[in-house]
Amino acid sequence: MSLPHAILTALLEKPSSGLELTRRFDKSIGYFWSATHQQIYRELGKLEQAGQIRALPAAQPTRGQKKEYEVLPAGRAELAAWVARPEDPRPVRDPLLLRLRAAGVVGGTGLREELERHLALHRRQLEQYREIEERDFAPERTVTEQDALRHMVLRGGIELESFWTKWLTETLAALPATP
Amino acid sequence: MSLPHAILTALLEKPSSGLELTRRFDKSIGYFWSATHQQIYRELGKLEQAGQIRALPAAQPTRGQKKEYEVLPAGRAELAAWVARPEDPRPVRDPLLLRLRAAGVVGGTGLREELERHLALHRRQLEQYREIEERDFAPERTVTEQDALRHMVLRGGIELESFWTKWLTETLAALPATP
DNA sequence: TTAAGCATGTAATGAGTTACATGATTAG
DNA sequence: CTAATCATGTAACTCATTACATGCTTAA
Repeated sequence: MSLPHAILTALLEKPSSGLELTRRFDKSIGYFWSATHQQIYRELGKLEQAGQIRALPAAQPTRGQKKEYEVLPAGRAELAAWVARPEDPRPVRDPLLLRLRAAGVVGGTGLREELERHLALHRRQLEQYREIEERDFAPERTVTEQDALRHMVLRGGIELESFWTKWLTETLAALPATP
Repeated sequence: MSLPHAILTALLEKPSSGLELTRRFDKSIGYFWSATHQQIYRELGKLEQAGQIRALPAAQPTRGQKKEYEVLPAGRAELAAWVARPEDPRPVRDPLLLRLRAAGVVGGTGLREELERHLALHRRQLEQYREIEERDFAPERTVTEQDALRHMVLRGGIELESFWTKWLTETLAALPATP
């Protein structure tokens, strides 16, 4: 769906090997798109076949040897076309909300602990995003339009985590003592 | 992953046929879990085979004839076990955030219109949730624990839509005039 | 009696996850 | 020279989406 476009974006920001991409998807890219290394290698193969990216000539293809990719004009064109294409927001599909609703009909033993665990996870994530924001997006350092866009994407991550911590806090407060 | 549990929850709240379930997934259930009718029929078949649900004896199985399902004890047990099982939050995978980041490298023609379109969609959804909240969860009407849980799930939907409208508004404000 | 739409389903494809396999490089 | 780890990949499976097929019911 959008994995190839995530990879094209990442490679345009900086040509990389499969493993480097994996690392970047675990870190900065991960706050708007996640992917495993298996997905990434598979997709790199497809994109190369489609003529949208190519391996840099330097290191050549034996297994186990690093292979750097860069985006070709066709890849850039495809990405630009995708950015311009309207696409509706995905319907929600959240297991935790579902579990809460299920707890309403079968009882929620241990649910409080689980909510607290999630709260801790989201708080930690929020902290990390805030650190990135302070480090990389101080007011005087955000100059180009690209900076502004990347900042707004990070704001998305921050506000999404804020939503979760807020909702989890309220829900814990509304939950009866030890259900 | 959680589709069978969504169906079990829905059927416990009210025994239904495949089409009725589809309707319910389009409406109230949709704010925490979405599913198409094809998914639902396939999963109903699996759940019946696994002995977790059964078709009510009344109407019998010819194609095109309504078939009502109810949950069996094994199904209720499976759902209770799933509710108690810890499960980490899913990593984020949002196409709109990705598109914004991509716009940073290939330019974002028409992006403003798309953001405004999404903003309108999320605002409308938020309105609908607020109406449901006023109608079904007035303070004096929320009495049982199940009511409280269902209300918190709806609050999740409301706050999630609030997040989107807030973030989209901020992003539109931060976006240069006509990129 | 035929067309509309209600209701259930199949098939094909694509996207994502889990488990495993294999070669290259480097530190001890 | 061998174990750890870096790096790239395959295979099998599950879940989701899209398109299509089939039978029943009812109202013009």
